[in-house]
Amino acid sequence: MGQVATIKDVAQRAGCGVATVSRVLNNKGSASAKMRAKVMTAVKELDFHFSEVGRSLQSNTTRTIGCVVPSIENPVYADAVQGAQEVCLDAGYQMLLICTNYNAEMETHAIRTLIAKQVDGIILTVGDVQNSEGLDLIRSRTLPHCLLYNTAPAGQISWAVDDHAAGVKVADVFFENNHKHTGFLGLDFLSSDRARQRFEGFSQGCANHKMTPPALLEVGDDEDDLTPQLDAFLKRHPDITGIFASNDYRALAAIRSARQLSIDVPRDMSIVGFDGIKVGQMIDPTLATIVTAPRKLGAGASQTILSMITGLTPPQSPLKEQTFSFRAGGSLMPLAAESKDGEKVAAFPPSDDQTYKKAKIQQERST
Amino acid sequence: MGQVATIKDVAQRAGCGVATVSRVLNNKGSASAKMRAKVMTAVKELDFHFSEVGRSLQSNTTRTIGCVVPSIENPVYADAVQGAQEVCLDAGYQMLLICTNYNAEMETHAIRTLIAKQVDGIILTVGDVQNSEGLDLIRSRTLPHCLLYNTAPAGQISWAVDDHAAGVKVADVFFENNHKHTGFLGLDFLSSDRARQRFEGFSQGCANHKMTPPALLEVGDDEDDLTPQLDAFLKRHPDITGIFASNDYRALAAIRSARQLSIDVPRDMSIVGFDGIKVGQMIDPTLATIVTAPRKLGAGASQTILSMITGLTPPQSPLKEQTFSFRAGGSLMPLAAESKDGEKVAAFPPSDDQTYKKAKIQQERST
DNA sequence: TGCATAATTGGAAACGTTTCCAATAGGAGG
DNA sequence: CCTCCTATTGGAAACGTTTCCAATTATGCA
Repeated sequence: MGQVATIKDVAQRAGCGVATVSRVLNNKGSASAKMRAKVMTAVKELDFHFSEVGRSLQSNTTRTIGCVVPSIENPVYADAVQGAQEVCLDAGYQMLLICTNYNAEMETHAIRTLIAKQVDGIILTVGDVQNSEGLDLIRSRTLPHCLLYNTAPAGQISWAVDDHAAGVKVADVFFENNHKHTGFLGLDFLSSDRARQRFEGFSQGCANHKMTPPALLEVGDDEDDLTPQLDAFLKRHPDITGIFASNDYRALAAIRSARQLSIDVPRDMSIVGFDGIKVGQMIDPTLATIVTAPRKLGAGASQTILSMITGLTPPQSPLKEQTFSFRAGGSLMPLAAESKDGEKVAAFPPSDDQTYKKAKIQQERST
Repeated sequence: MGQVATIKDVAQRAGCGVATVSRVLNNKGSASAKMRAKVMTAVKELDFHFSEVGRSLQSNTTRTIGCVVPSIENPVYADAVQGAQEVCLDAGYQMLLICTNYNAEMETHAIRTLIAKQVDGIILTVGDVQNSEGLDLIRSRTLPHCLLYNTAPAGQISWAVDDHAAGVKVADVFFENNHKHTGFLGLDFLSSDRARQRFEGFSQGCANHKMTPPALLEVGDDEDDLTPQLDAFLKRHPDITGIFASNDYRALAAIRSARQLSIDVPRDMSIVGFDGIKVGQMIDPTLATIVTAPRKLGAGASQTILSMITGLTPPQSPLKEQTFSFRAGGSLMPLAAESKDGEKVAAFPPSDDQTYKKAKIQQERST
């Protein structure tokens, strides 16, 4: 690290006291033009930069905010983190990131660590808001914090998708498309209250439309091949024509597994995902899904934190209903009431899936 | 923040000097059992925790390492960052993350910021190793650092995919599958030396096999619809049968655009991607691609940094050839030499794409 | 019991800042 | 020329640690 200049070195070189250097560099208090100049040249000559640590100790402020999310392998969180990080950086704050891998113990440890580091605020996503040791820790010390992707209790600001309302919306969409028998594909609910809320909203929505309550298929990790489980599930519930997956990856996995089982999506089965990851639009069929705006949420959370720190008025948190929107896609089509076999009626322009016109195009290209 | 106890408070409560408290809590130097106990109860009663800032000032160490990557919206970097973060955390270090959005100015600023924060080390991906102001900054201060996804110059350790070798490998694969006329689909090369290396390797590989040099299609952002560009490109180079895309997203975009143009993948056009993002295997056709292990690279970079800090022996950086592997997929099939029209010979087990057997399965399910 | 030695302890300095406060210098007005 | 006021300046304390060192207490041995 090869000795770095301190404010003392600057003072010595400029032939003044450290207090003067500090005042000059911070534009605080008075200093003569002469002194100012001397200090500035000394700074240049020594390539002096403040030690943030020294300042932190003095100011009891670290200009660092902590961010705790389950995993940035999930693009939803990755995008949110990036949005949050950008806003922080613009405001002169840096972001300390810790991923918990959906592990409650880790979550507590992460928060403890951040508190020890004396971050000025924490943005966090917890597994269960009602029951989070880390969250209690934060609250007990009145450290500025803002929930992300969790709904905050009573009156507190948080940046989250309204999972419940989104679930209702999906039920509406299925209803509009004539699907009466649906299923919900989710991770086991213990680790996340978000999937549970989606399910509850979905159930609620189905009830609103007097549809049969959604059948529940709980699976393990995203990575798993869920073909056997899907098979068994559909055997148990043969009349299901629409599946709401609790995230886009699971929706894609469902499409793949359906294909394995010779079930065509969307002809035989409509599937709706959640999150709106960008690949959803790059594949065929495109994925019908609930689109969220992770970057905005992350950015909003940062703004909230920053406003708490500086005491300014916090940003308006978006209306719950505006935290998501439905995006049509080729994986969902209306169920024709007692359709003539094979007649395909697309709800929305499906992606192109012409039969192969190889000959024609080859010809065209080679001319 | 509601007054937090300091070591002085503990000392006072335990009826001893601060030095003793420090020794007890750090298990350093001697202390009688009696004192030890008194200190411990005082600590409990006051819920004392060290101020990391105080310690940092004293020890000239922050137990923080900085990480600079272009963007964690790219899952490759997201995974790498997460891998790096985990290793850091395990070693008691925290990670300060800054994304540069592929912007050189930002890159410099980020590094400046991290230096000011006095991180103990930096893991970073730069746009251009040969010409990076930030990297120079780091070097001029002999701050431990480790390149990630950049190849370090001469003898320095770095954790990166050997893009050149991977490019060669793709050429090999195309050759083995009888594709002689190929194209390369990449972002404009200015912003990243990585894509350039892939292209150079690919060209090299094509030359090795006496294939025609790959035609180059440079496009803009991932998000763009590249249908018109692809169309024009293929009109210009009508005999191309294989395209190497510089990352998986662009590969997916190419597949989609090809479909728009009524070009079937892989029948009319084989496509190989780069990175091995997980959705590549969840779609149809599955994506043939170069698979990398971002988590491992990130973790490795952390280990390298940590070993530099602690002075231990650094981890073995993997052999260049082991930084990637080719994964077969449905988007690539052998070109049958003057094939009879429509005869499809899969190079690798393609994903299932049976014609619809709806009737059968429906029947099965309803019994 | 007395003495040498070892273990334990606390005061104080140091880390790099900011800021309070007292001291000094420079001007203005008489 | 003297006084008073203001602008500038630097010394020193404070922030929360660790660690050196000297002082004290305890232990072992003759």
